[in-house]
Amino acid sequence: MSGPVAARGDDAVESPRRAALTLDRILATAIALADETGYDALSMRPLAERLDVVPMALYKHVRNRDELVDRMVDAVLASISPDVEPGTHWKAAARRRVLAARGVMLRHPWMWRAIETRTSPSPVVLDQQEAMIRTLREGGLSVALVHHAMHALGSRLWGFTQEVYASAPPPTDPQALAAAAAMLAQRWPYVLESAASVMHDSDSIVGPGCDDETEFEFALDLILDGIERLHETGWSPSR
Amino acid sequence: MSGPVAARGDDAVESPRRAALTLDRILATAIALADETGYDALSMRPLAERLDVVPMALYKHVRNRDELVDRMVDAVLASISPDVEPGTHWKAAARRRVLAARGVMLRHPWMWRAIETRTSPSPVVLDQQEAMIRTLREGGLSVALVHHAMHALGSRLWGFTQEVYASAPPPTDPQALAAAAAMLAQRWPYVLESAASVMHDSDSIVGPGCDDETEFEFALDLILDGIERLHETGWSPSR
DNA sequence: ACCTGAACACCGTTCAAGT
DNA sequence: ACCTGAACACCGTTCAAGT
Repeated sequence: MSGPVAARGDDAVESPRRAALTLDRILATAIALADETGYDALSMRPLAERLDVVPMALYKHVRNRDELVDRMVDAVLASISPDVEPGTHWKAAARRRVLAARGVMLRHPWMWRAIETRTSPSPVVLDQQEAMIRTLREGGLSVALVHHAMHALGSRLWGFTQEVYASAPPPTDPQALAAAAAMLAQRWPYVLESAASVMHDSDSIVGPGCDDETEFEFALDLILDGIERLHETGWSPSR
Repeated sequence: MSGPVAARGDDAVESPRRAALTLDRILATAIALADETGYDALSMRPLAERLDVVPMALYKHVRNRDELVDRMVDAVLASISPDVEPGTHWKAAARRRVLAARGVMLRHPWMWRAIETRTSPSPVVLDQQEAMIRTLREGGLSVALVHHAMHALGSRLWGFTQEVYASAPPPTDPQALAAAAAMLAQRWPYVLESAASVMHDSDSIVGPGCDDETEFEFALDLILDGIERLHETGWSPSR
């Protein structure tokens, strides 16, 4: 599998023989590094150090940093594999697909930063799009409606959204919370009312700018229901 | 207004007296620089050079680069000012607000990159949120529904969305287009069908990862219509 | 022919030396 | 006291020197 000198010796405390540098190993290490230290901390030199190679060795396997990130994104996107039983209604199937993507994104919070810099669609991206479009088309939706639906889903297809609300969690200290509320009350009473109405548990937050599970599913269902409604009422493009 | 030595001399070919360095002048120049060269090219040294000052002079007015970007974002967001006549229906008013934001974003394509790194909500951000929440609340929507609506709108409140489709425009050369279509046809027939069904003019594109006017408004109306429907049918939180 | 260390052209930011 | 140039610790990437 790896190089000719690999053999065993995996459990040695300090093996003098390091595993052969492959693209797979680079990507796995880079993804782990990004998971641990965040997207901003991902750079060529620390990555090379963790792989126990000289930085330039990476350039044998990727052209540059952008390509590295693209391949990392592809590797993660490829791991999205919802099992949708044949015959499932298109709306349920679409929902399952999106929530499967979201599950993967929750494990890799840097993805929403990395995916946005992508320029052209890779085969992996096209595969995911193809699967969703086919789901909707085989559900009977028109070509035009499916096209709009894909745009309306936007990044939700990949399991994340960009948020309007600040990502900073509310202060846990009751006194600090009261002070913050008092400041809001003067100039932003409606924001305060809205913020106070719901106390989300912040466990399921993907990352800065991304929302929690309840809100994600609410918006997802809102879009899918809207598409279904247009489909059932025989919507067709106005132009 | 500016420094005590400003006076006239503005039309001199090379005035030895440069205008006083103020935060406003830094932000205006930084925004213009980002508009022209893109978000990635915005850095302290070129910005200082354009302002004809030494890089360190910037640090008298902003703590660091993050604060500079935050203030740039604030300056642009503050320029969003939809004129909504009193008595306008909440849905039309919300639509006007979002499309006003979008108009500003089209002039500053780097905004969607800059806004996402923001950590805590500034007064300007709170002002915009307050205005939208008030619009919806005064329209009669419940606190809980408004909260969900704000999350469902997500970054659309700021006039942009993240896209699923590749930003790369289709090849203009007919021969290259045919070749691309042939490649898609084999493995991604539904993607091809969907892509071929609509030929967007790419004039109104905000930036990589952002959609065009038609798709933006379709999704916006889908969300607003969905919210209206929930409101009219007396939706209330299930938990 | 292959690998790699030094070097290049950047970056944000610190800090001490200069006026 | 104020301003600023050099310097520090990075970054991605090039390239020539070494084996």
